[in-house]
Amino acid sequence: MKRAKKKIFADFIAQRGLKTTKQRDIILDSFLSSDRHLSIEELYLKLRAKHPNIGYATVYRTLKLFAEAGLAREMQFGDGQTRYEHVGEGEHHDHLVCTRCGHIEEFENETIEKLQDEVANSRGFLVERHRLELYGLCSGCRK
Amino acid sequence: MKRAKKKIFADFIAQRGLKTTKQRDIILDSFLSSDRHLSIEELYLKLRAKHPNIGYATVYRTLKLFAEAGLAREMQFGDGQTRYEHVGEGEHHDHLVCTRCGHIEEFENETIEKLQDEVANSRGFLVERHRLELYGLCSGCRK
DNA sequence: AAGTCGATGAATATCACTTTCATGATGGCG
DNA sequence: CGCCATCATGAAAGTGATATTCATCGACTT
Repeated sequence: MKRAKKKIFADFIAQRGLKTTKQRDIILDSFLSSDRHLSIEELYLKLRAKHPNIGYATVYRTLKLFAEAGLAREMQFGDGQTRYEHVGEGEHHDHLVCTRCGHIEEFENETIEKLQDEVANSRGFLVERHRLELYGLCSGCRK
Repeated sequence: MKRAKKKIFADFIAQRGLKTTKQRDIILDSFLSSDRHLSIEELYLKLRAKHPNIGYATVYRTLKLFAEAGLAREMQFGDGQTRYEHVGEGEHHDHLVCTRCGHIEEFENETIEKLQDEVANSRGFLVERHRLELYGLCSGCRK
């Protein structure tokens, strides 16, 4: 699966006439083996540990590229940082966000999705995407 | 209702030992007779038309004050600006956001709320608040 | 191997707030 | 009514995160 995503990115790069670089390889590797909701800063710091000469701007630009390639999605959880979430094939999910420890869980609910479409239809809206986040305390922090 | 909200704010001001000022009166008036999802910038520009000497910082601080007083709520719709939404008594609603014209509509759906709680419970989460936004084209922009 | 054009990193710019600071008002008190 | 301790205001400066610039570097075609 990691292999498949690398292929997707390689194809994207080729198709756009862009170039393969050491940095892009390293960043993609690191991204693919990371937490599913990483901020630019977090990924940058993680990378710096092993590759002290990778610049913040490169991480920033590469993450944007991942989003364009369909490998990642930009998300905001209200902590002032944009986070990049991994994107699988056609998959969608919503989030549970712990307001105490910052932990983020994912969930899916077919029924909720259906109801959303109903609401939109009744208003003449054509929904392209949605976001649903539940903020509160995770099981660990409730103690 | 506008009268009631002014009363709420007056009480809030008094209770905190703050002061009534011309600016606060003007800003509250303008806020109450505005679109329900105004950004600081938008309200500031609207105000400048009639009151050229009101500063951005004052609008900013006053809006924060409205939020503390329970008259407004800060919201993010992904356009990079914080918007202040009017808050009624204990009311809650979600949003339909048009990605083309920026139009924002509100809706409520009891069943969706219930399903959200079920999902959270099954994960051991205690939900404090949530956000649900449907992004797409409004009826006007679909043509 | 050489040239062309995208990629990189450091530095700088932007953007939307957020805070500071000198000056102006408000409202409790005598 | 006038004082004056405090809070409020507006202009300007500060922040934090993101976005862009620019000189230089490195891929990939020929």
